[in-house]
Amino acid sequence: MARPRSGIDAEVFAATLKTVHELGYARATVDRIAAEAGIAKTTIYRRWPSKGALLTAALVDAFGPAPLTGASRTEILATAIRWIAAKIGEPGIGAAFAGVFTDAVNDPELRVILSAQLQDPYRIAVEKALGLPEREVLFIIDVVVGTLLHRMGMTGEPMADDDVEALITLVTK
Amino acid sequence: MARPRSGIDAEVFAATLKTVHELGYARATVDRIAAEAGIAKTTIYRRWPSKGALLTAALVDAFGPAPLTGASRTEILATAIRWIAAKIGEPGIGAAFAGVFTDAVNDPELRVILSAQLQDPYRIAVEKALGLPEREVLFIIDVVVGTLLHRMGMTGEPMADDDVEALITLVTK
Amino acid sequence: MARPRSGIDAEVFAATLKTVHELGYARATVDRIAAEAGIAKTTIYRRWPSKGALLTAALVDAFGPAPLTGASRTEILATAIRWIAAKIGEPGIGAAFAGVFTDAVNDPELRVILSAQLQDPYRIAVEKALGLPEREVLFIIDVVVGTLLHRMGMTGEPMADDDVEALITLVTK
Amino acid sequence: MARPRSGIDAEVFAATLKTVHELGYARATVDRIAAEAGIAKTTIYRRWPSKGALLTAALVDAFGPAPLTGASRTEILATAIRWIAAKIGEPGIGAAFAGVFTDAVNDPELRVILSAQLQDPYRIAVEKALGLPEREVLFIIDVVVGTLLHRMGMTGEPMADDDVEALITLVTK
DNA sequence: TCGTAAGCGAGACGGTACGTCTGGTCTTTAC
DNA sequence: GTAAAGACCAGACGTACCGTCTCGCTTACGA
Repeated sequence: MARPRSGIDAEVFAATLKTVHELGYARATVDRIAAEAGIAKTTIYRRWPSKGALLTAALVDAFGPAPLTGASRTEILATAIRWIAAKIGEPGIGAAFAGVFTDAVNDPELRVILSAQLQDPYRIAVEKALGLPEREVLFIIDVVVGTLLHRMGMTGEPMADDDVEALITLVTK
Repeated sequence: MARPRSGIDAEVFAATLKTVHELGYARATVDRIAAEAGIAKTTIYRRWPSKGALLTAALVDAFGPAPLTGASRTEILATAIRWIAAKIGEPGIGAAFAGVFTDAVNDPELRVILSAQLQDPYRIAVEKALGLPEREVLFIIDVVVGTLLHRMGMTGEPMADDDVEALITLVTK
Repeated sequence: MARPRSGIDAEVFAATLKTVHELGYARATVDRIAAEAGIAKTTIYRRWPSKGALLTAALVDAFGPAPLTGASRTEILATAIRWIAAKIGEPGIGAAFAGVFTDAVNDPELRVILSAQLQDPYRIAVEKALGLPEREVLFIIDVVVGTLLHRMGMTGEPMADDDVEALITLVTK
Repeated sequence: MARPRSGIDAEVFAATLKTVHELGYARATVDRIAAEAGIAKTTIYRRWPSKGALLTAALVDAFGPAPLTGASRTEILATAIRWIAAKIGEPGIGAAFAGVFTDAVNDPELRVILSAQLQDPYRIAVEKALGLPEREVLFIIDVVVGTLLHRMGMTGEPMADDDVEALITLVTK
């Protein structure tokens, strides 16, 4: 009966990351993202409940499924870490990730969204792939993602490959 | 000749962390902090150029000098990590730290302040205490602080002692 | 298509004059006016570029069209002068007028607004009604309005009827 | 043996009018006037109770005694009006006068100062010189000063000579 | 084919915080 | 004792952003 939603999501995600990349997270206002996507702000708020939720959705879309392949736990972890490090280095993604994450620190609602939509799927997949308990996987995620985000936050640049390898060594050792 | 600055800094820092602890970072407005400290907002802005700079100064004051003592590198690192983890767990400090870090991600000026006033002193001290090059120390800081903040951000709670010990093992191993 | 502006203007004007009347021009802050009108401060700034512009608009609204009727120039002028004198005596209007005028003295932008929106319409109407050149009408306005405002400013009270009649005699003689 | 007050007053008055002339009344803050005079702001507030009082004193000093000479009432008035019009046209004086006057509208205390120190001396002198009752002289002052200030306020420029002569004709007729 | 429910664009609106500015007071040091 | 220097208080200003709301238009789907 009703008009179905048009397939705008992909364009909005692209506009979101592009805007964050060009202007930074703080200057990437919802108005500007809407303008960049060529849609109305109301359309964004009809689909996502908050700016943080939009960013989270854009990140989920951008990350896609994690490559959890390899002959051993070490190989699987190394591949996954290189993948997440590379993703965070892509234009806009790192800044968006760091921005959402830091917003979530002070926004319990956003924390729930971020945890459920971005972290949990990967956590569960990693648990299955590695056969490790939740607590250990959460710790690994804290170390890997925390380290990458801290580097991103303090320098404004993604972590260099050498340091990513050091991180892999640290975690898989 | 002129009226010297009164010793307000300590009270402002206390009011800052107390307000962040009670209201959270987002609700800790400069007006409220000033009210809590019993001073005028203009006095704050005369001393610190922005809210982020105030928070950074409050954190620098709250952390104080790092305990870099021990018989070996491993001991020194373990002590330091337990210390920073405990500090981040203190009321207000963790939330303030995460908040400032968040803001810094999108505010280059604040990033400079945060880097120069909070990170660099400890980085230099650690370099001397451990006899390690800057790059390695920066990596260790990314891992330790990043992990602790990521846990704080995703759960809202500081890291439990067990996991702190795991982090120490990871880094010193 | 967009949400139409609600008919708030009249309420804001009323709130403006009421606030000026009760608190005086200096204490009539934009926040208080907004609160009195039951709207947000941002709504005021979206519609009027400054506090002075709001006051000007409120005055334009309060004055309304000038009564320029009468059998002769003398009659027309006398009617108009009694009208403007009575208006300036109304609660809030005199203080608001004097306040805006004050601000305009030092604010070229406001002077343009005040001149174009408040003075010019009446000047033009008077020119037509009396068949006098612009320069003479401007002089008459200076004398009439200047005298009334000066009395208001020096005494805090509007000019008494006797003196208004003397002013009429002076100008029409 | 108190340190005698140096001849600072004259320098402050000069700095006041100069600052008002260069920056306009609104931008002529007390801080700037003090800086221009090369003295401390406290010194100003020790001598005059408010910014308005300072401006008033500067105006009293700048005006000096009124020339109330002439063979007839008409001549005396014409001379006085030309004098006050010329004074108001001097750089800084007109803007300062208009500024103080308009501030006084909303500041009863300033109104008392302005009335007692600036208006009353001239009013009394004119009463004696012309042999007119207070009420009539007050009316004449309202008309003359009000007209000149209104012109100054609406245009930012002092009244042209032609219009001053018209004002003289109006009042002496 | 036509009504209707929902999608959508445009933008007004409320709320809240920021950082700035100014008038006026207070305090310390120097002459 | 007076002045310089400037810290300090109080409070208004104007701006930016988020998320909500309202309207009118448009698009599909179902009767």
